[in-house]
Amino acid sequence: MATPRTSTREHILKRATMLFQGRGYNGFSFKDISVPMGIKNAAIHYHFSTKSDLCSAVIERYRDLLKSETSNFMKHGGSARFQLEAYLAFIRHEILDARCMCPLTNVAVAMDTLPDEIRARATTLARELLAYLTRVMELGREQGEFQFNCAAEQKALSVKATLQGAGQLARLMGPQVVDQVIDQIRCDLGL
Amino acid sequence: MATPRTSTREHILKRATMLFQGRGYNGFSFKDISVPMGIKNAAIHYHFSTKSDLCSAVIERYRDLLKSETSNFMKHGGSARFQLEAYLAFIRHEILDARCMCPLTNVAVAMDTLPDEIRARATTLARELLAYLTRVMELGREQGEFQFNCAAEQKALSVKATLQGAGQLARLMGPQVVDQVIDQIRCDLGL
DNA sequence: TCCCATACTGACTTATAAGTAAGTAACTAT
DNA sequence: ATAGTTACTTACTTATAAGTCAGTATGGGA
Repeated sequence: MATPRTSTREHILKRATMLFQGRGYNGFSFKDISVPMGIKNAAIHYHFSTKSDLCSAVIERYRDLLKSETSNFMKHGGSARFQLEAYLAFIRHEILDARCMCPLTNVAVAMDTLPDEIRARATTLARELLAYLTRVMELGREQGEFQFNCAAEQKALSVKATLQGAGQLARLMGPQVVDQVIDQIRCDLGL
Repeated sequence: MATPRTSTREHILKRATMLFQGRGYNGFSFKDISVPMGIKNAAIHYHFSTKSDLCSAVIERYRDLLKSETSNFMKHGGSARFQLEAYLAFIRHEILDARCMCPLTNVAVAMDTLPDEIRARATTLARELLAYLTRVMELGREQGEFQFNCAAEQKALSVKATLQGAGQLARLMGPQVVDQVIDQIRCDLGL
């Protein structure tokens, strides 16, 4: 054994991501990671000292992913419409292909049962994500692409809330819900 | 002991409702009900044979509550606007005062870890709730109160999704989110 | 007054959870 | 060659979960 694979840590993170975003913090155990990987629970503890640490890493990863993608879009001068569509496509893929929810959803529903660190990291992610979407909304309105007559922050909040709800309703009522709701978001922006 | 109180069952259901809607199926245990009530876990099992039964009862109650309220509104000939406001007020109260989510949210996030019965009951609730909101949207458009140019079903889906997301974002970003999002829903209906 | 159903308690079982500590195989640098 | 670091395994502990079952106190009806 111990053919030292630097990828074990990455594999653990990948599985933890699927489980955390797919079932929530209280909906999976270390076994759900270790058994399919053919390793022992203690191996997970070697890489991540606690479950809180592991899930914090999952949230940080999601944050990094979004950060790099969104800064890419902004650097390359994507229009607001383009940036919105990129985010919508990302969420659509998460829901339909990965069968995952945004970590914010899973943190929010189990809020009162979670370690402080997780709550703190999720709050940071929420602020950043909303700040980004707010900028996209502002930009879109300035450019004359989007139409809405309230604060950009409020519109961003509403879009984000709608997408989170879409993931949940899709699980109960079928995948077609996602495209219907996304279409409605466009529609409500005058697209 | 055994001062036979027919209300024990109701007390259990009330606490289970708070816990299930507040933390999700995997976020509470029988202890969270029995200890504050000063009873034993076995007392819960006397009234509800399994956790699945207990949570099914919680969902059924929620369904009954909505059913009676909505049929009241329709009987008393409430306008679509009035019916929408009643539902918005109900959700607002659940989020801000009871700190609860719609059962659909909690079922959806933990979907893969739940007993079939719970999933089935939640699916039924989802269909009924969406059917009701769809009728309200249709009525509102016919009466000239609401403005939107897509299928009423799609609009209802979008409203419901948005409200579910609002409850989650409120936990992460503060209670003011709820009124902002609700306001945006009105706005997107031309109100 | 005895009986029986109701509404529990007490004591238990079985399963599973997160986490820990000591030991070990393999690679790495000296 | 060997000492140290990395990446684990084995075996364990402690806590908590849902669920079971035999027993018991209480009140109502024949």
